[in-house]
Amino acid sequence: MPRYNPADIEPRWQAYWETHQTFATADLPDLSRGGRKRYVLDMFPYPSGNGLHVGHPEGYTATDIVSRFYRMRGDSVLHPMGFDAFGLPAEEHAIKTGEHPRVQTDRNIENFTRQLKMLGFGYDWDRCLATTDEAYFRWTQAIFLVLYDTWFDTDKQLGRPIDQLPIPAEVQAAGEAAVAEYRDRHRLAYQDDALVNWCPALGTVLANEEVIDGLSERGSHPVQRIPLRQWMLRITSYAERLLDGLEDLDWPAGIKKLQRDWIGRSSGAEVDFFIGDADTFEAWKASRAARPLADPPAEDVLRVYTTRPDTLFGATYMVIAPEHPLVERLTTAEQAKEVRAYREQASFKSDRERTEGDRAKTGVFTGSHAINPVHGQPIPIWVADYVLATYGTGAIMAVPAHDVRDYEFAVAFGLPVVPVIEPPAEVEDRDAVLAGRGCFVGTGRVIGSGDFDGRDSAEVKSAITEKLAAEGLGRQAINYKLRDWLFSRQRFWGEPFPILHELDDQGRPTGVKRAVPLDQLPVRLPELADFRPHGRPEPPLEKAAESWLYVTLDGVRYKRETNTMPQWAGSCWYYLRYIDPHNDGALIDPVKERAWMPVDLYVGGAEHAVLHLLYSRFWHKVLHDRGHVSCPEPFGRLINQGMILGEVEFTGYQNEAGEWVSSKEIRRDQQSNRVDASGSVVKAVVVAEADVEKSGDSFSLREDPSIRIDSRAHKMSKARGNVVNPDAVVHEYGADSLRLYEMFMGPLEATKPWSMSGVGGVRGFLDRVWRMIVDDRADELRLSPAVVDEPCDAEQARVLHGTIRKVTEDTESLSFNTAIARMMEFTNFFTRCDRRPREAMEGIVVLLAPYAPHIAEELWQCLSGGDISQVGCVSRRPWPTWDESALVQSQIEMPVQINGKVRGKILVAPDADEATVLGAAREDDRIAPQLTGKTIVKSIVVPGRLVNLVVK
RNA sequence: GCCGGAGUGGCGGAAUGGCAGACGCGCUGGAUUCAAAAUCCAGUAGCCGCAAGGCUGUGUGGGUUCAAGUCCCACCUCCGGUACCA
Repeated sequence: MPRYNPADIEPRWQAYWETHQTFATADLPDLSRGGRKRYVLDMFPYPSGNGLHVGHPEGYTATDIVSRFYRMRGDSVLHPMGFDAFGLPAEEHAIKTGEHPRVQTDRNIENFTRQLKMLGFGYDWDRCLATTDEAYFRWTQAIFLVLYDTWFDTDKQLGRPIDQLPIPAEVQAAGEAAVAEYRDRHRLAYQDDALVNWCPALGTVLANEEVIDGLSERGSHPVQRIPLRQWMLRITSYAERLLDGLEDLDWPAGIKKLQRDWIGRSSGAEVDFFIGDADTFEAWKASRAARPLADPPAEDVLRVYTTRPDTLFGATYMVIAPEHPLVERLTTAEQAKEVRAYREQASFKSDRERTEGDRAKTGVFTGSHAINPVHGQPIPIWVADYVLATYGTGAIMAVPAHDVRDYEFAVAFGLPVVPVIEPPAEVEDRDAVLAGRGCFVGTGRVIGSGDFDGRDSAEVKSAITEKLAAEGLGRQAINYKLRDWLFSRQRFWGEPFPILHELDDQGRPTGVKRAVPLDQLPVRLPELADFRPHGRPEPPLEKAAESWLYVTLDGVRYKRETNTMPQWAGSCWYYLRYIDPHNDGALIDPVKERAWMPVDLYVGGAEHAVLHLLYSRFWHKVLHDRGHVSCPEPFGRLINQGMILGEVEFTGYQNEAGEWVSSKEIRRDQQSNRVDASGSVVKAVVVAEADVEKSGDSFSLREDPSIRIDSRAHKMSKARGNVVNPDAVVHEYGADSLRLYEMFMGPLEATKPWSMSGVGGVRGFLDRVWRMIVDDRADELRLSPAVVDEPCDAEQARVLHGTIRKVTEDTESLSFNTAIARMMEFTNFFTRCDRRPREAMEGIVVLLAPYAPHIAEELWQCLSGGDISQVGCVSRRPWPTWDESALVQSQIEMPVQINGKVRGKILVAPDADEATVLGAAREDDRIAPQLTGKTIVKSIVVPGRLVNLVVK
């Protein structure tokens, strides 16, 4: 009884594709048959110990369908897969169990590979890579050395070799060491003392992005900020290019906006406030006249950055960040104790504490004053943690009348509020603002600003900036929220830096650094007996054997860099390596690079919207500047697949007495517990679907409709126990059903809840397709007697060609759900036919092949009489084309509306002219009576669509 | 707060400004069966009606249009992200 049995079919065809190298891709695209190259890429997974999640195959199935589709259309498709295999979980596992991270990583990769193959994805497995492969990270290290060897020429907006960096004469004169130090300060990869997020529990420093609400992203441990010598990548130099490059990318508008906001370009002015003796202000001012601003600022000024130079007259005080270098100098003796205490408190405060709660403003007065350059009046300088040391100049001029934060601070500390912008008449608290008792952040007419009064603030912005520039007191300036990329981690399981630190005779570092020569890469990880962090902000590689730590090169002794790179490093360039995965001589062959790049379609989760995509774009631009790649941007088109949630759950709430509480009354208290109206904590109870009924636009308890029940699908999580395992789905329904269901759920980009009965639904469809073609009552696999060698009749041809067209168009536009719906309609139609022409059956099997490839291969073989050695497997068939003439109908039904409501239907030729259609409409049995005694005011005929008669 | 996205049957969803609810799930009825499963057929937005048919319906309120789920204005709810960037 050959019923559809995926457990038998699927492994068989997977083995066939593997032995026949069905999806192997040639080194270079073959464009001889008129196709084009297509590089279709998935965001590669981190191979976690949990195996694949049903979220993974969503994007993977989409790209697999696209790849198979374009391959059948004659294009050259590159569709690879790999693993982002460095990362914290493997190391945490190693710390717990003592098992080497590589052992666990390899095991997980093996499991992921098994699962991916089980789903029938047509990857070219010969190109598979893992970021942990020595042959791969050798080139990650090489790219780091490219960054190390590059400086950014701001004028040319170009990364250039470090030996082309112009050396100022005075540096040149100071000798070789000064020159080396000068170069080091300009490299794209440089070391700096940075305030870093030190997480004692993880024993490592984290990037800003890995800290959420002051807690570590992994494990939610508290994070402190301490200064540490770190490797940084100068991504800020590329801010402008990263911003400009977004323009031409075919990415979702939301993602582009996220990147723009992350880069956070703002323009305004830098202004120097005099902090010397007030009596000497005029003399100081005269001395500055017409000279450009000094870099770094002179000793006697406090420099601020502002985007609102038009409000300069309203600056009534200044604030510097607690970490600002001038704090000590500006603090007077009387204030010293208070300031010291405040700074200390601020440095111990985690980010969480700084941002938690209502964020009431705190700060202390330094005792000093600065002189507002526009009117010469002294204003007090405060220290407050609402000003960030890392943005702008770390100091601000505070304009409480026109900045909410400054206003809150001024109110808290009784500082004056002086309005200098008149809010437009429609602004509600206009009078309060003008009286110095309110805050208005918009623009308007300038007041209280001397010569600038009466002009519009936009105009005054540039006027004041120009005036200050002319006086040598300010200049136009641009700032970015984007910070340089903290690139080192105090971890074992990452790429070692290919950097050596020179040692003197006593074994002390001289400060001179040297790149490991290219031919000595990769720098491998040392063998360690134990992976536990020692709880100091010092990398585990410090524990490596001396034979690894110390190197002698050209007679000089060096110590290796012991930091490792962050997980992002390997994922920054993997898309390049797939193109030339086995190249020993270069990271990529430029000929192959030019042939395949850029990526034509990149599919992955929105959680990588900013970091991975920004970091890769940055590396790509550096590689582009240094001649390693030809295109300016790596990813042409980007799609974010939506999240897949767990099955919909109904949740009710019960109080301590076990009585139901309507979800309408549930609130969150300050500890974010769910509480009822009286404030006592309630517990969430899962309610079975059968005990729930719809009432109005919500659900309620069947036994007591006054109790409202929440209905919601939640994010899949181990804790909630709603994770769907792809292995189980394949076991029960088959890989083709899983693939089809993932695509049938809804649009690729939408967030969608999982539904196991929906998987059963698409399985039912595949069963129907099977029975439409196969004789399921026979003992061996053979065609259903209904499949006949005769041509389609007109209606069958219309269904067949209409389906070819719809599936083709929908696959091109990634509307997989509607393509599947159309194949279901085809199947419903032909199942009802007792004569099913072979051409139609072959057609549906070919259309189905990208979506459900295993069953399609099996049915194709069956249609071919069991032997496909002559015709080839269906994955290699050409994609069918539709015959437009088969779609033409001799008569079509057209709705007739009277005043916009459908009142009848007429049958007309599809190309009937307006007069004919109108005539038929007016004479229609249903319509004619409704027209008597009325006048037709207007007739609208939309050819082929409808008729609308407007009557009175 | 701010920034995105989304609100359409019991559920997932479909619909170049042109017949709202394709397709699937679920449900109801029927056929088949000793029975069940499986399968096949029919029905399935709500209300009124024996029926023919009518009325109301795409989060809410307005507007544009011969015609609005779709366009415009105001608002509500949910989901996701984000947090003092001067």
